Amino acid sequence: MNLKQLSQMLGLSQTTVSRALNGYPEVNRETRERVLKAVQETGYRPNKAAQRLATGKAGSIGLVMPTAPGNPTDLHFGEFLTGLGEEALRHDFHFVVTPADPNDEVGALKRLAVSGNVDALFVNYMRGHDPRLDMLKSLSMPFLVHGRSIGSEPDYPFLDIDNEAAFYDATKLLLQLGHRRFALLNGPMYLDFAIRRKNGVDAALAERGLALDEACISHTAMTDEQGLLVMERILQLDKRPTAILCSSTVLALGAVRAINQAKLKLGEDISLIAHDDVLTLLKPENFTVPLTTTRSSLRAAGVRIAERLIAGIKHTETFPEQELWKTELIVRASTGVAPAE
Amino acid sequence: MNLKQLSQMLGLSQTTVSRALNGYPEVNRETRERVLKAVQETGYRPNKAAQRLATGKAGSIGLVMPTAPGNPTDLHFGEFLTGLGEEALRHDFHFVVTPADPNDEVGALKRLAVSGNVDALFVNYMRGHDPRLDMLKSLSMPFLVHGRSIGSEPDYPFLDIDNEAAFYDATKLLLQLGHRRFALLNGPMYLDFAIRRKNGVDAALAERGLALDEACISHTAMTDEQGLLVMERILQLDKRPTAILCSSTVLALGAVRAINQAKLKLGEDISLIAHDDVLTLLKPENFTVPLTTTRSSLRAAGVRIAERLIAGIKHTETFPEQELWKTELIVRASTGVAPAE
DNA sequence: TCATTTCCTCAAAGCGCTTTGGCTACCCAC
DNA sequence: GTGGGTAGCCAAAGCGCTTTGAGGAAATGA
Repeated sequence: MNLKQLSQMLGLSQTTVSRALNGYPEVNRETRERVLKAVQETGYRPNKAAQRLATGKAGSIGLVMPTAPGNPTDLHFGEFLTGLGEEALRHDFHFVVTPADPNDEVGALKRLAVSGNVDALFVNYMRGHDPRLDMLKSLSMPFLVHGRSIGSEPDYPFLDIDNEAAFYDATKLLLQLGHRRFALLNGPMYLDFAIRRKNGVDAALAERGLALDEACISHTAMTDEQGLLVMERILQLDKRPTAILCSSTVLALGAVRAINQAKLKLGEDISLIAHDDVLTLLKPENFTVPLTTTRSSLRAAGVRIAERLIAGIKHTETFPEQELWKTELIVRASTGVAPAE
Repeated sequence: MNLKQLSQMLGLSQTTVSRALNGYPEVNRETRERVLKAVQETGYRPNKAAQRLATGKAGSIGLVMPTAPGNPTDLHFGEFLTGLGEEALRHDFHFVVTPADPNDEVGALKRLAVSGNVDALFVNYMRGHDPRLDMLKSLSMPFLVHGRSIGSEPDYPFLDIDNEAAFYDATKLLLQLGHRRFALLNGPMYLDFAIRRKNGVDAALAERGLALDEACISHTAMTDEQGLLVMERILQLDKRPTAILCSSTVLALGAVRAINQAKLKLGEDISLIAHDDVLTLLKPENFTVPLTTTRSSLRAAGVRIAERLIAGIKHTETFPEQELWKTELIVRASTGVAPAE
């Protein structure tokens, strides 16, 4: 069933039917109702591809899903997607998800953009000096960045959390508790958030004339395996750190396991603060020793980003171009006074 | 840059350029190379919507993502999507993801199907007597079901794991270890896999003249919170069970926490077997007491499903229509001989 | 030399929709 | 009674691609 058939059935022109459907004013109330009724009965749905071709609008948001055989599934991605979906549902939008090799993000994004399949683009997993930014800016298609790209002019629309402040504050707290030897279990070094978090730690330590020992910094994938491995290594150091900062509760999961296995008491022998993306599965309060965290909901970010992107497509944008969300510092039992030497 | 412009640039007709691009034989080698070179230089990409309209093919797989505000993110969904993506990448396919209220899965699926945006459909979270099946069959579009629908004629293409056998075997093992009182932490009652798993348990118990106590069966969302809650309740029963079956390692995560809090020893006071979807985050071997599991990789299922769907679209299908994967029963430390009364 | 085949190319139709630019009644005011 | 407005409808163009049906040129055969 297509427009032509429907309009013939009704004895109307395609124009009128189309207008009736799309809420244009110049169609008689009676006629409109007749059309709507026929749509109900026949189950007619406009062909999206044709609509897209005619209007240039597709009602869809494009995003790239990094994936490669063997790569671990990223819990954070799913959580974010849930938020995105929640908002998209309200506006009858959908996503076009292009899987891409992590080494070909630029290419995948470009393909998506010129495919004519999407109205707006969304990018995340931002890197320092991210090459995708230039491409996006040249594209004349709304886009939104989750995160930022250190080293690039911040002249693009983004939503980010204040990673630097989060980790600055967390470090500060630990310093006040008397800790002097720190370790940082961070995400991959090339990612923007990892860089900023490290900067935050460095800044707080520098104020006290301290610095992170190279052996106490790790940049790994955000999996609990890596957390375990790194933590095991760190615990064997001569002067082992008493304060641990983790870029994710997922990393913390492994780190805590290592700490338990070493028969150390979390919050007493060793303190730990993790960043909490409010993952459904992994609540810091559910750890055996509840975790002190810096918190910002990834899912809420997804909702907000969908909201802004859709507004951008519909040209009803009234949102600020750039948002920097503060994180909350939530103190639980995993942080305590530094043990006596 | 579109076909028209490109062909004008080259002094060729649109037809010839189109044919050159799509590998038709009736175009001169030289001409083809000239076209390809121009494409390289100009960065021309065919408009997908137009292509879709003209050919009826979109190079995309449609799927519905259940989502509602407040609903927990489903870890299993992300893991599966990773597998799907991994395979789709190899064939230059993408997904169209429609978020949908869990109560409107039929409607969402229908919208997706008639939208003209997708070439094939995929459905999961199958229910008993699933209403989507009739719709799919009437659609003349390739589709594939992950799971099955008990109560419906099994005359549709599916990929499922043998849930009944998995839980039958697991129960059997526990029986052999001397356990007589069982509990089952299951997924939502209306879902097919949950029904079958319960059937498996029932069957094995029935062979020994045993049955599940109503108080020892739970049907909940597959979150660790629910696992904790249910397990806490079960542990307070008068004659508490000594053998626990869990429909997911996510549920097990909570259940184990409850067991620990009750100061019971897993594998001694109480035995537990969980189904392991091979979630990246949650490895049964990483539990403090490694978990005995029935195992089947959700991600592998994703890969396989993408493979079959894409073959279906390209009409190169040589795969069986219906696949039932056996699960592995992997014995670790969470199962032990039943404690003496 | 002319007819036939082969190779390459083209013009135009069509996919299903939106939108532009009329066109026809009909009503109102002067 | 005539001119201008407006409400309601329509025909046709166009979005960018693929594909059908033809046709011209070169090569082959009789």
